[in-house]
Amino acid sequence: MPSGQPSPPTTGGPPTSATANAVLGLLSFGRELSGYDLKKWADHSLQLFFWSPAMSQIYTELQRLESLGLVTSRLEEKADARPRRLYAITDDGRTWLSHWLASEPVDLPMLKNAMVLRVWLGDLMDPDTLTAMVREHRDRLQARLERTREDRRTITGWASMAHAEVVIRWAERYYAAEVENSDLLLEDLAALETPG
Amino acid sequence: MPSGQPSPPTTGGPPTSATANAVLGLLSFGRELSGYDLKKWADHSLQLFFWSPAMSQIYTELQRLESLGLVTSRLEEKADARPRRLYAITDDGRTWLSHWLASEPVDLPMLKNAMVLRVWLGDLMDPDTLTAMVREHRDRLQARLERTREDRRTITGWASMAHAEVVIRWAERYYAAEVENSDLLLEDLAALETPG
DNA sequence: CGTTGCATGTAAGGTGTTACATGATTAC
DNA sequence: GTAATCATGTAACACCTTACATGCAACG
Repeated sequence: MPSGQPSPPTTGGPPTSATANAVLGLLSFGRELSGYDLKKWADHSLQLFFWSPAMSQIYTELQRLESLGLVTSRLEEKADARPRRLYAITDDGRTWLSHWLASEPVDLPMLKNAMVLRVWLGDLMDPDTLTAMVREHRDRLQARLERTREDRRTITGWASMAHAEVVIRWAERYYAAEVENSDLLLEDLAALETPG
Repeated sequence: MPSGQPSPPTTGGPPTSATANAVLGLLSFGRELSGYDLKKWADHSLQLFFWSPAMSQIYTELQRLESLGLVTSRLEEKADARPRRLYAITDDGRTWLSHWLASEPVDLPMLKNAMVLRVWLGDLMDPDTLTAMVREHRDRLQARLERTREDRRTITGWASMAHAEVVIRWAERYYAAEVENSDLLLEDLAALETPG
């Protein structure tokens, strides 16, 4: 069989990766942002349901997106501040993103939970150490839940943030469920210790 | 300042990566398994809370683990069947894994949810397309929940699977919560459409 | 003046995927 | 017989992180 299309060529064509589209998505809300801004934003929004790319990757991604014409950049001109490079989405970028969102099949969520991995291998661990780890984990989830609630308060009612608000409500429920599930996990672990 | 330790050297030392330890963990239940077996197993256990590595990575990982002495392999000798290479964990492997589990800090769970990403960028999408995607996603979560329930029935009561059972119970609650959360997400999306 | 935060990048290397190559066995 | 599944691996490449390099601005 002749080779035909070497499948989505990736190189050359617009970005395949969800990360590139996530960065483009951050810019799609319409504001001009620096790489640094983008990272902070990502930590408070994307992080909740995706993950937050490293600074260096954001810069790399931005350069790639610019070379494809999906974003543009300019140097901010302010006399008293040091220069920053600000990025904005282009019409092409918006069109591309819109198309990608509707056409690309939605992957099942990918979850990498190192805590549950430990429980799964619990036979190899000291029960008290394991329990202490799960408790700490639970508390960190709780902290994240509270931070998410605060974030919601800050964005509630913002114009053109309707979908973002729906997502943050989703995230609140998600993390609340995680905390509850951790509590039940702790109960199950305790039950393992007390035979009968 | 002199460089000092170049931080965890990674190269040379035993595996840092959670993946290597997950594969080692699959073998820690004590059975001899082929790369192929491992993949199937991973799809029904690890997949629930971690993710399932590609076949090729499993083979690569096994070779690496063997070169470190954490697993051993032998060719299965059966006259009527084609040969398979079977892997087993070594005492060193068990010791290493045990140590890693207790000493390594537990990362926060990493979640990459392409569906929620789409909702987040919902302003760029046609509402009906978005809703249809969320519904399909919900149904796939439901299907996974049901498969998880079946898997639980098959392992319930198995010897030396106590922790695995705790984890599968966790996974059932997790996916049930995900389905419920998707339903609420659909309601929120519907509310966006009907102003007032 | 020293530390912290802002700000932008490069280099090297590990992690993980897809595509390719190959072939035996089993079920229809 | 032919399609699906079992079975093992290599090669190329995309993806992403860490470490490094650099320097300004603001605060105490």
